[in-house]
Amino acid sequence: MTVIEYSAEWSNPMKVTMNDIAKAAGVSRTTVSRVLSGKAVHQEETRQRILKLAEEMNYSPDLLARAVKTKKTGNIGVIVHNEHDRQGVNSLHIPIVEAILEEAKQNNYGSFVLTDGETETPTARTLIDRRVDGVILISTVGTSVLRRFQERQIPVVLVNNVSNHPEVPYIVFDEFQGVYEGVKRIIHNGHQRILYLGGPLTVRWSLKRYEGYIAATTELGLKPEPELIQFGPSTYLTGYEKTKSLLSSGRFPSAVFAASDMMAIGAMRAIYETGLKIPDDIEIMGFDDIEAAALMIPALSTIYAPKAEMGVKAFQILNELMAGRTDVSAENVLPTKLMIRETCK
Amino acid sequence: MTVIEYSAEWSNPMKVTMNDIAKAAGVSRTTVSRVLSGKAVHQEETRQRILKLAEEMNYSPDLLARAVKTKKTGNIGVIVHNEHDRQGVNSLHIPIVEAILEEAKQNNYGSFVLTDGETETPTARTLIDRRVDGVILISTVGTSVLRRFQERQIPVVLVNNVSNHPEVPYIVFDEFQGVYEGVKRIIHNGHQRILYLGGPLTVRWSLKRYEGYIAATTELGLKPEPELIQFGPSTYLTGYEKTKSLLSSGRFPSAVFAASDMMAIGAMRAIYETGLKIPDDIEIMGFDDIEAAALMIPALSTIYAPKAEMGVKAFQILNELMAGRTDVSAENVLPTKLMIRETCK
DNA sequence: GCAAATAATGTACACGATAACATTAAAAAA
DNA sequence: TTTTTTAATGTTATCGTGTACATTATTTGC
Repeated sequence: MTVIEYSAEWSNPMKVTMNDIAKAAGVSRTTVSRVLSGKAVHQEETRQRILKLAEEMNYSPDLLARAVKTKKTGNIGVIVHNEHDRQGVNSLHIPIVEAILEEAKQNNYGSFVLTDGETETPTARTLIDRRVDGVILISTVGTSVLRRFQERQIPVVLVNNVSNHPEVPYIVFDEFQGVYEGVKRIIHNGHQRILYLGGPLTVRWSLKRYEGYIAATTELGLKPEPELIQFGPSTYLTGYEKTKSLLSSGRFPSAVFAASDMMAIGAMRAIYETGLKIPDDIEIMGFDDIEAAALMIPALSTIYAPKAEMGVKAFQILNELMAGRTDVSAENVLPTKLMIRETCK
Repeated sequence: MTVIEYSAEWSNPMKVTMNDIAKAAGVSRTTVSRVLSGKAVHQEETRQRILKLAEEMNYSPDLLARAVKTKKTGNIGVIVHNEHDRQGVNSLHIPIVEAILEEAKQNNYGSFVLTDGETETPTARTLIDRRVDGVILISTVGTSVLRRFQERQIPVVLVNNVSNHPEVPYIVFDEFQGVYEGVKRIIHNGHQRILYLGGPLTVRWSLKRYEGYIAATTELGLKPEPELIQFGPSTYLTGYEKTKSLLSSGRFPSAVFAASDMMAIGAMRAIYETGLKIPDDIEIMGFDDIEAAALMIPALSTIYAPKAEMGVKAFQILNELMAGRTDVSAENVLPTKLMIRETCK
């Protein structure tokens, strides 16, 4: 009985390559390559021997070397946009990114996650130099980054933003419908003076949500006074300050519709400080359903946005694009859902 | 004046390689390589010509091909542990990961982010096959994953967990001190019946926090009854249920110290439902200072844990390790800070 | 003005894989 | 049996880069 002694030479698993396996198995490296990748059928005996050796020698394929030849790295890039005035990633984006990471992992893709400032292109460079097979852009503004990938023919999927070109698919929430239903619900609850807190109209989702608000109020015959429509960065602070300022004027609204949960929570704080009760004195509704929404006391009613679903879909579409398919659905609008909790009935 | 016409041939920037630049510049590829990497001094004229061409031709270095040769990918792996019973990443981990990503980016490193289930080793394989230069393990349990990297001689830094071996550095919060101070503060506020909500003692941070609680109560001569010490998964639900059950027994505590903010928030909900007032009837303190803590109404007093700092430090130490240094600080304990907000005075 | 030293560039191989093509061995058809 | 087909494996070129070594051009020393 012969014991193959490889311990000495293969003590450092870092160095085990296909050549080592080939030598040990007494075949050519090509055979090893084919067996391991399953690209061709081989004699069962040879196959088993190679597989066993690869296992024993603790072989780890060098995905980089492979990528140099195949032009497929098995990696994607995820760029998530960050407002310059914020610290940390938007709460809305986190579940989206998580879902992308999970879905990518299931499909044996690695993911580079990057945050993007205002007008950074180095971000794109990083990914291009690393030869990602595809890219998901979350909430990015401007088209310069997008172009960088297009000229390199790297597939891109847009998340939470739209594109003009049908060759770059996008996924968005049904912002309009969500707000439309939410506001109608509030009006049906009997409210007339509804404070609307919106994000800057220069961003798409912000605009759409505002349009939903306009549609609902118009349809139900409401003519909101200007002081009841406030815009600002979609932050806690905006929600707090705008609400506080209205309340201190003494001209109370009976409800607040905030275009984002963070603004809604800011509003809750302002109302709390004024000594008014939620929902008895003022009802509140937000949008997004971020993690904190359900934790609030009283729990924040909001428009649920399917964030995980958005992430999953983003990867799936990107995956099809990377596989060379061109018949992907270019426009994807995910339905929202009214989540009535405690801040309104 | 001669206009070099390259548009036709170089129309596809995907294909521009060092060879193309060399040909266009009339030099050898080696020269291009040296100029671009700055590894050797060249004639200024040649240098400028090559640099200019690289720019014009929109050259992008193939980091993969380079890595095959140099054995350095410029990528790191981040594995963040996820409890099997949770959906989504722990709120505590998110700012840590963000900080790592940012710091890595500043140092021109790419980062693969992976979540890790209970006993998954495929996670390690993914990173090893991609030849990461180093790995950061966040809150991982067990040593099997760690060993995988060690036998490959890949530097590892542990976050929110300790190691036995001095060659693998770790970074943790000062759990003991944090709870110790927090609990003492509560006792000094005049409380005797303090409900302690702890995580499972099998995890290090959980144990240390519990020890801090024991130390504080013992020092101040408190002998807490068994019903006032409750353990369970560190979740909202645990906090809610344990508190609810104690409250419904009628034997109210006058304060709650939760070993995590999520449990604290669960407790807040239970107290709210019982109709008691925070902090008038019951004071509450949490630990971690997750994003939601400051958003709560009333705002949750808690022990602030320097999450961003932890992430930054983790990368910095890993970076030294990857640079071959061995004199890194192996044990890093970050100080916490008492954050008194509204749920206790 | 010539030898020696040095600066600038070129040549050839390696890294670890894949794949087109060539070859050998085994099975099927004649 | 001989020929043809097919299955199994080997040879060799290639991907885009880095680098040791060789070579040529330029400067310095005297």
